[in-house]
Amino acid sequence: MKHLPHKTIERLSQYRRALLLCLEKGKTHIYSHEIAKIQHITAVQVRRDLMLIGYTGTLRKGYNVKELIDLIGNIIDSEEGINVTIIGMGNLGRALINYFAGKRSKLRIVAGFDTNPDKIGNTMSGVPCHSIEQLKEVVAAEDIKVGIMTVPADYAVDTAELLVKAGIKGILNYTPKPVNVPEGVYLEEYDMITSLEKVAFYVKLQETD
Amino acid sequence: MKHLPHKTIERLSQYRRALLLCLEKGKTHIYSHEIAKIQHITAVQVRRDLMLIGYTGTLRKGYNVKELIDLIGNIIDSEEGINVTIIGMGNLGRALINYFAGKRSKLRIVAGFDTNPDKIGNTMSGVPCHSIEQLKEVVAAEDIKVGIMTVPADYAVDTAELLVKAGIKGILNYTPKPVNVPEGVYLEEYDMITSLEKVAFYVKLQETD
DNA sequence: GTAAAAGTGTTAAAAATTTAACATTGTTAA
DNA sequence: TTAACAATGTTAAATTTTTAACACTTTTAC
Repeated sequence: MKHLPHKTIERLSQYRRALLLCLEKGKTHIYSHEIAKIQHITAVQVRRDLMLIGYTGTLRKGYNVKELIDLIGNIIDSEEGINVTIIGMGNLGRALINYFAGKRSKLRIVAGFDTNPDKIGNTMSGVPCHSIEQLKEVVAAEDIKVGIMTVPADYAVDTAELLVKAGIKGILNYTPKPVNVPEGVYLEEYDMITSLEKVAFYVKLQETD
Repeated sequence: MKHLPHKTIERLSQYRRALLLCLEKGKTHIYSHEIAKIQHITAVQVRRDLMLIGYTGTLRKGYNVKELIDLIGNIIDSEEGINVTIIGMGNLGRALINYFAGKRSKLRIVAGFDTNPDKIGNTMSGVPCHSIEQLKEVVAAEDIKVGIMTVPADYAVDTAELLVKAGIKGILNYTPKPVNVPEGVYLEEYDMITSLEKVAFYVKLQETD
């Protein structure tokens, strides 16, 4: 398979999540327009994405939920799984851990880090909290590839640097401060304020129409 | 001004955040390539966005930080400001409140809601926590326009419905479960699992190159 | 048993977004 | 004072992403 569009990757992850819920409900097949409705997109787009990954459904029956879940897994998961760490065990860090607990077998949050001595040494929802001093050792020992940053904004830049030095290959930055990473490290940034401002903007726009 | 591209709106919010930091540092002017570097985009894109909002910098001097901040504010903020509520005062809800505290004068988190009796009646970082039963009354009384959903996934659909019935005009859904809203309500959904899966995917991809 | 309906899969067109190209103009330096 | 430089502003091209169009096939209804 050639490379999939950026947006398709995101949607595949979302399709899988929707499919897992369907599976729980005992649904064995699903139509493109059903997936589309859940995700607020069009059925064409769903079919096109599935075409891109080479999955073919059954005419008039739709797609086999289980098969499709497995196929998406083959594409986006890595076979051995990936170990993840959370830097910053504040509210957001803990929210992520709870959110995640046992959700994806191929993505394991295996360690957390903080600077607060009261937290260090404890375990939160099954995730041990280490001192940030230990970052490099733990990352190496646990073969951690991805780091999620949930530290206060003022520590963002330094934390990113530490992560890179520790050998992390991907960073998900939830602080409101953009950071820089060298070539070879994948960086994804998300800022909650921007999302909220966007919602507020479109609400305002709707009112003034 | 005609309508701005979706993506430009997002970037304007981000530019402003970067500019506010520059202002704090005492910087009065900034070049397009400096903004670009911070946001990991190209200078052309910055200039193009600013062109779209009709801002014109000084040749060889760059853009006036303060002016630009104000102009972006005129565009994305609403004059009177918008009141916001958070539904679900768990870790994520509290993280957002702290994150936000006093950051944007035009976006005010004026109320939180929960079902847990231990939380109801308390104030967290200056935000009072009400019972979800009171949603409609409080939304009306406080003129709340936007709701942020940080409830457990199982309550997502019901919560969205409550918000819509209460007269909310925009929803930011942080639960992993997509919800539906009627015409006239702006919906933005963000799923942290998808972001993490995306990072993991590109890390895997880089390794197998 | 045949026509209509309801799906899928795919190619082509359209729309949105990003990037390139370049004209323009203050500023600096010889 | 004039040439080189370094920035902006804008039009045009390229790329990415979405949507439309439609051929095809199984099922359903009569």
